[in-house]
Amino acid sequence: MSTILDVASKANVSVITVSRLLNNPKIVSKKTADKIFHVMDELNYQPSQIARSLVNKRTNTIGVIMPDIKNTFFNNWFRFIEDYASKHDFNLLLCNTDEDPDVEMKYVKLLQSQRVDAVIIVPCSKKSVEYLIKSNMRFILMDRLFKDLDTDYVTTDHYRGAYEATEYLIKLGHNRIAILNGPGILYSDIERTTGFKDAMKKNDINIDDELIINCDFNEDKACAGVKKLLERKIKPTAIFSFNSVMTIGVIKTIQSMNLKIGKDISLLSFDEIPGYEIFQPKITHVIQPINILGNDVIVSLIEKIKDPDLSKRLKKILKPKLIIGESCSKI
Amino acid sequence: MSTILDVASKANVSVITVSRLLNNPKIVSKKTADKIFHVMDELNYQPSQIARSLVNKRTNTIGVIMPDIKNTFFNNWFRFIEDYASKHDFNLLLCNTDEDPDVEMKYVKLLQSQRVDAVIIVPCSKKSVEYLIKSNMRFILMDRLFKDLDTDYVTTDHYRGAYEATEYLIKLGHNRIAILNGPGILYSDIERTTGFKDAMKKNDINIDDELIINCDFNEDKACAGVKKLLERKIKPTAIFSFNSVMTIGVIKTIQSMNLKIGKDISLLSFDEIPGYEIFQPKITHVIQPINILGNDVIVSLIEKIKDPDLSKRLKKILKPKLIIGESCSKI
DNA sequence: CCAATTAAGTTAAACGTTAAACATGGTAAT
DNA sequence: ATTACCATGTTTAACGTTTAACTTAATTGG
Repeated sequence: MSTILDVASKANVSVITVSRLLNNPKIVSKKTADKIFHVMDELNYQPSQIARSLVNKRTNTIGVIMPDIKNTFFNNWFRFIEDYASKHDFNLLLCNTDEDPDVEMKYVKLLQSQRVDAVIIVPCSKKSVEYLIKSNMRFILMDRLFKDLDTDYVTTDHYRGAYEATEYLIKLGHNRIAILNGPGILYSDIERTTGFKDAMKKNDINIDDELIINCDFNEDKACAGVKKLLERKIKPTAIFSFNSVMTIGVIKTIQSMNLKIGKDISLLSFDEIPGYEIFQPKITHVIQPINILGNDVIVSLIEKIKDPDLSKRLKKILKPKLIIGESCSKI
Repeated sequence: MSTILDVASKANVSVITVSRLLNNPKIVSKKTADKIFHVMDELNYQPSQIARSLVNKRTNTIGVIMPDIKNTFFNNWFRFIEDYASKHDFNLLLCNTDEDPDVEMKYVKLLQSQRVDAVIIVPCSKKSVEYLIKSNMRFILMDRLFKDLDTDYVTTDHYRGAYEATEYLIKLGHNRIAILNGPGILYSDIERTTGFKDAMKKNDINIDDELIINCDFNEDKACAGVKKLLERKIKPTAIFSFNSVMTIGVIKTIQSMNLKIGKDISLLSFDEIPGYEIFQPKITHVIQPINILGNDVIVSLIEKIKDPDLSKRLKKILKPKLIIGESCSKI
């Protein structure tokens, strides 16, 4: 692989001229520039970002840590980030944790080792965020935050999303509403559960703890949970699933029991399911502003990388929206 | 950010001892090792991969260039790669081209600049592959190959997949089969089209060129294409869509015209659609061995990175499989 | 034609790590 | 006590680039 030295000698100029051309093109004459570019082309020369990074203390790389890129929500979101990053010549290192705190910690350290300019993280554990803080890395939380940690974040108002969705169900006449939630350690999960409960209380509906089922955001557990629910003597009239992965499980189970969504049982989901557009009936769901979630994160981060003196915190909570389909019916 | 020097001085050892501990732990005594590890922990020290890379000429990073991570096929495939790479302490740089040759070329050069140890590419253009060759980078093609270029590749037998799918339709009695294919420049696309045509010829069925519609693997174009098809006086009895993105378009269009898949018209797809498991009727489709496609690529690549003398080419064509659902009916 | 400006070159050091060649001091085996 | 070995240290250089502080040469304007 050729170096700046090869280019310089082949073009009969000094190394510094080549370096100047790369970093401050204005100060080298057009004639010399052309000559050097020509040689670069001949040699397929690309400056070593490695060597540059060592000097500049900038890698032009951003690490992205998330639960799972297979999740529709995350891959959509990722593309917004990538498109902007790419325009600004940043590379993205993608890391999937599958919600495993150990994997997450390992990735954080790997990214630190790679000296990424910043980390975008959808954390599953507080420990890794604390590590990011104490090792002085630039980072931003997405989707999930920790109220007692002062960090940048961009997230959705999960409380409000769940609250409004629940009110919608209540207005349709439902009062035996089951929810499938997570283990209750993640911000988004807790907020949604609280939003649900508050909406119930506000409308003077008794909360039946047996209708609150922790499925760990896992499809199989959702299947099992729903099966149990639907085998009860007194069934819920509506199910509110807290993410699309569990919703898939819910739908499978309902189908396997030969029930009709929106008729025998109402279904509401947080996030859009894969194949949403073609699935019938259309599933009513709470949608997060994915493009804004992506854009705000990457724009503010690149801004801060380019101007490290900027120290204002970005703390943004975006409004979700209820998309009404055909999966919830009047009681 | 602390350096190996900070660690050494705080632990009262020399730099070289720390370096040895990191690279060849056996040769440093347990007592010293413990002391050094303790200091590393205190300082949140992680060795600079940048500096290491400069010396070792290894970045432990692999670039992955693909059309779009939002595509179910690709995000599934990517996860197989990542899981293995992560186990071997490799990072992945993810690049999406949206099938744009210029973007692809830009990414190839960016990855070269980053001095990635290897590139995994689902190419949309021959130019970028030629660049990879002439700039002497280690790489492997996935899914699409170029017959006149001697490269490593792992792909599916697209010809056979399309051939068998077509035969299946023919055996059901179809002879007016429409296909939605790509622009005819990609290996996979060409192979599939040829497979389709050969199966038709073999069964003495006339190929109607008006039933071969180039939709560029694009959903909107597929919608338009199918609409036209279904408005013909003599409709096709079956549609064979060459990827899942177009299949979504097909389904949307059929639904919007109030026709029933598997009844009014048969549908067969290459690759699984998003939400496959819950969609009814189950779409009959050709499935590629995603796990093997992922595994073979990353295993062989990491092997070659670790032993650069290995020069055997990997050229692998895997068997696809027809998954029979309920979307194709007897005529 | 001189001064001013511009373009290019020189030299040395720095970034954080590894590597090679060799030296030292201590401990264990003979 | 001698030999051998082991753990550690010293020194120097290298990886490919940027940067700073100068110098020199060439070109331009008045």
